[in-house]
Amino acid sequence: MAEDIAGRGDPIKTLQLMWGRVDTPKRGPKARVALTDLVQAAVRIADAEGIDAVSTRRVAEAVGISPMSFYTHIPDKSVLLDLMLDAVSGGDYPMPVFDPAQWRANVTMVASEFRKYYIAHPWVLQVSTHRPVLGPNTMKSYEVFLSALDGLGLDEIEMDMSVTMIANYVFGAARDVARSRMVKEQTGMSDDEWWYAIAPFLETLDYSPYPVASRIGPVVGELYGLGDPDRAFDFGLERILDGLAVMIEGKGGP
Amino acid sequence: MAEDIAGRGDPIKTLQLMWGRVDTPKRGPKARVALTDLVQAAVRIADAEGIDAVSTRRVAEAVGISPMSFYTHIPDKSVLLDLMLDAVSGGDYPMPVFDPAQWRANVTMVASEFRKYYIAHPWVLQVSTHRPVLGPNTMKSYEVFLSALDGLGLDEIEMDMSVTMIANYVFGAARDVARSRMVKEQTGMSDDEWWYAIAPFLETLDYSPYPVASRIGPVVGELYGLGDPDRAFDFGLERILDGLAVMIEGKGGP
DNA sequence: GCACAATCTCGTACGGTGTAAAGAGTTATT
DNA sequence: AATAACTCTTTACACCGTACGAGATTGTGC
Repeated sequence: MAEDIAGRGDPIKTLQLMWGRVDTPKRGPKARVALTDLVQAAVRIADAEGIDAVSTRRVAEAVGISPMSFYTHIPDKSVLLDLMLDAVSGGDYPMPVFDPAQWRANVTMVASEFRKYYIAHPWVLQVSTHRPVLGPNTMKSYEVFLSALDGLGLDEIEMDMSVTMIANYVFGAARDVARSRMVKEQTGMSDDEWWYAIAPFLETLDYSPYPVASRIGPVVGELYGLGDPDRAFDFGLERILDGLAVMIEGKGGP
Repeated sequence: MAEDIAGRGDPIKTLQLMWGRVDTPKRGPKARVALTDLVQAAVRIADAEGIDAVSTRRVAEAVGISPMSFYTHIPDKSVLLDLMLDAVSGGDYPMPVFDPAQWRANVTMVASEFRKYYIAHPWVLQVSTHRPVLGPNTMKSYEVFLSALDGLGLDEIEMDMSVTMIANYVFGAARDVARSRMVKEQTGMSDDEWWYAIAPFLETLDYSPYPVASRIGPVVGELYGLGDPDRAFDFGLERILDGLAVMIEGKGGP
């Protein structure tokens, strides 16, 4: 049940697989399945049943080979995770053309697209990439993010750090959004039911050590009900855009 | 190797354990170990060897009981994870008293404290809490965050959403900071060595689909070397503070 | 055609995991 | 003394990732 760690396998081999740079062998029998079959089967399992359900045996079975034949195609499971991450990275949409004059709308669009992507593949939020996954789709995501901030007078480092900041925020916020959906599916207990179940206990607690929280909590439903993650996402994004605007306007603007 | 999921066990039982609300049984032999012994042993293992090393058997062995005796004290592993999370939540520092006039410094302090906390216990970043961990320490963290934003003219919902935004950003940014440290410890390969190993391959790629990235990447070392996560953290935090300032000043300020 | 090397596939096996089930021992109540 | 409540333990099961080695299949060089 530990965290899946991507980027642990042989880096070069992983990159070769990710970019399709493996020259098909001359001799020996033809492979019965392709690499993408395995990766897509794994993604399907993860989408449907969560990342816990993805085992080398399950994936092998899904494509119709024996458990150990998995290792003919993929060195080990951590490489599979890298491949899965790049396979779905950033979702599937055409490369947009951005007008710098409307950079707020552009960033909002990219951030929302990423939030959608995380919600479509919530297991991505659970796989901790300990190295950057330098695959084609991941690079495309970086490119899209950067493009939304291009032409605003920022230097290279400011652009990169801004992308990092936005991406980090979206990642964190998407966790909140995906959380309630995943738990409901896996436990059959909705957020409301959960809060209702624990409410009697919460009423017995002494909140005097938390004066501010006990003033704020009940209002927003953080203590007696979940807040609205969609609204919180938009709110945080607006603050971040305001912060970027201060910097961009300080540089002369778009 | 899947993600650890906290908050799956019986909610009430988890809360009772977390708040020490289990009335000591009248009959039967005295327990040889206390709940906190188990939790602290688990935290020690996770701090030293990562969350993967935390198994019910390991924890039981660490406190000197047999594997299955673990379940006498804790219903299942997911509850242990909840208890671990609250045990370390937010780090260990006295409750500060904030001057609203210096709210930027206050928020910076809290954010930095949380970053330190994540780096001290990087496994926290890997455990996905599917429900809020409503323990005393987690509540204290929420209280501290809220206090740093108190007295600025924000309403309850704005305060809560601001805390959520900052916390989400810190969480995401701390992942970047903790990443290189963890990988170096676990693989013995530093970031530089890793980039050096894959550089020959990266040079064979066609970057024409990524015009902006290939302009930015080499400068910031995102494509040919890792950026500086500490600097990126400070940069992002400044932007977020700027964004909050816009809202706070729009309300009349502190 | 034939030997050989390369390659895919597979069966077996090992040490690990979480935890269900059932029993043995200990303590306080009746 | 009997019993209920409780802790601790042993055994067992199904799963996991994957090391190892044995066929089976294909192309190459003679």
